[in-house]
Amino acid sequence: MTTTLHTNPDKVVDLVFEAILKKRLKPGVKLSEISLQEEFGYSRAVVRQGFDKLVDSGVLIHKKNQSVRVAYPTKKETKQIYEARKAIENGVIMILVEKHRNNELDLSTIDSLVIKEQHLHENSEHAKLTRLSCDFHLTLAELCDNKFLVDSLKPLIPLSALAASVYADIESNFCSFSEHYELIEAIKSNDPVKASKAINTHLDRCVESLNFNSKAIKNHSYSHLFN
Amino acid sequence: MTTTLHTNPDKVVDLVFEAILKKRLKPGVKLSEISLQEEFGYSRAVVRQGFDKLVDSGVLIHKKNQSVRVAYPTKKETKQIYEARKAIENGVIMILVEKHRNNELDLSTIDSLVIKEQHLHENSEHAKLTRLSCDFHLTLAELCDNKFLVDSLKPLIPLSALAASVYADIESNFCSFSEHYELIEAIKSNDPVKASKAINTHLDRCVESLNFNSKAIKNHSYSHLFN
DNA sequence: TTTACAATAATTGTTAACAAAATTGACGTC
DNA sequence: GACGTCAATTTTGTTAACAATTATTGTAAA
Repeated sequence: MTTTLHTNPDKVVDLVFEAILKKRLKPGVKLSEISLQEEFGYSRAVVRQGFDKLVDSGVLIHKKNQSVRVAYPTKKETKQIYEARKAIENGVIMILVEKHRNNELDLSTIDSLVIKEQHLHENSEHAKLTRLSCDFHLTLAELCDNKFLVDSLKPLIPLSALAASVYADIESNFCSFSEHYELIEAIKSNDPVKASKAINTHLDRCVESLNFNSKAIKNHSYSHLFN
Repeated sequence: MTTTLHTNPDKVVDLVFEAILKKRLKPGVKLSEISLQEEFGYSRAVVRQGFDKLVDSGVLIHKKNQSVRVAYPTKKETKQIYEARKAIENGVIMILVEKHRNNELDLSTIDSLVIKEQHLHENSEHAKLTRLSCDFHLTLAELCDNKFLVDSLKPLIPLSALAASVYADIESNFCSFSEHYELIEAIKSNDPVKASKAINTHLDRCVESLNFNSKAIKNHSYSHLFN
């Protein structure tokens, strides 16, 4: 294997996204440019570019002359995040129902994804389950074949995960797989009203399951947090 | 007035956005880092950061080792842009109806905006009208008090303007002010179904008014295009 | 006149160095 | 022992220089 130099800021973005979804990066944690430079092959400029993108999407917070920090969503922001998700994902579901009605939709990938979720649920592998449920929502958006919609939703997923890190008491059935199943069934029934209700109640329940009497988060180190 | 140094990449973003909305920057036009550096007080690094953001949002296109270009939306992309807008703006309208029903919504700014549109329409000042109609849609989003929704919609507005530059035969009533008026009335009637239909038909008509038997765009110079 | 190729110029990509600010830790005082 | 001050260190902000690539211009041959 060649020692490929990393020159793509998007790789930094993906790395941070993945670390957040896997709960290795917690809200409030500091990330210095140099640390990523040293741990991986990235130059400082590339790390900066990646951080800039993450700051733009709200996943990282940047105050002048200070290290960036992983966002720590407030109660208000958490509700805004899910409000925005409801708007976007409602649109996603409407498009998918329309596509399914016209026989233009291949649901095989999402079907197998839900089956995987069920397996993880039965074996109570909660960590992997939360990771996969994020994929579920993003995969639905990708099925629309609309990069603008996907780009709109993308940053909201890690933000949701961060909100869960702060406010979820228990990781289990925070984002219920059975509701995912019902959502797919609604799409298959070609019923836009039913499908719209399914996504709305699902996202509402995600917020309702949160406990906003927050607790502090302690872990502020970040070596070996990735990968 | 002090000769303030410009160190904020967001100013570059705003500058390009504004130039596109005012139709001074046309699709396909090249933008070199040095030109903006020299015409304004920006350092090259700051220009680069601004360009990176614009590339992320799809407003600029960047091929390696080449100058960035203003996006030239294809027919497919144009439809995607409006599809995404329908999703997001439907959410916006639903939130506003709910807010209005609870007497939590101040529509005075948007009311006066529509009145301004009517004046420009009567005086047939088409250029200023298209500029203002963009503000209309963004202002609605801002009334939701949800930065994530606003950030999702923001890049889609200049992209819509670029699509209009490419495919609109006549600038006039491309984004009809009377439909804006009807939309506000729908919100005031506290009727979500009516409001949803209003925004959907409005955005659908924007696309329908376009002519996808495209023509070439010639102007590729950009001195004095801004401001 | 047109085409192909070579030389030049202009622009972007990348790295490094320095300046400015914030964080950390030690020291002394209360 | 707790608190605050000051110096040392670390980290970020900014600029500049160089390398690599592309675009342009000019020349010559078909």
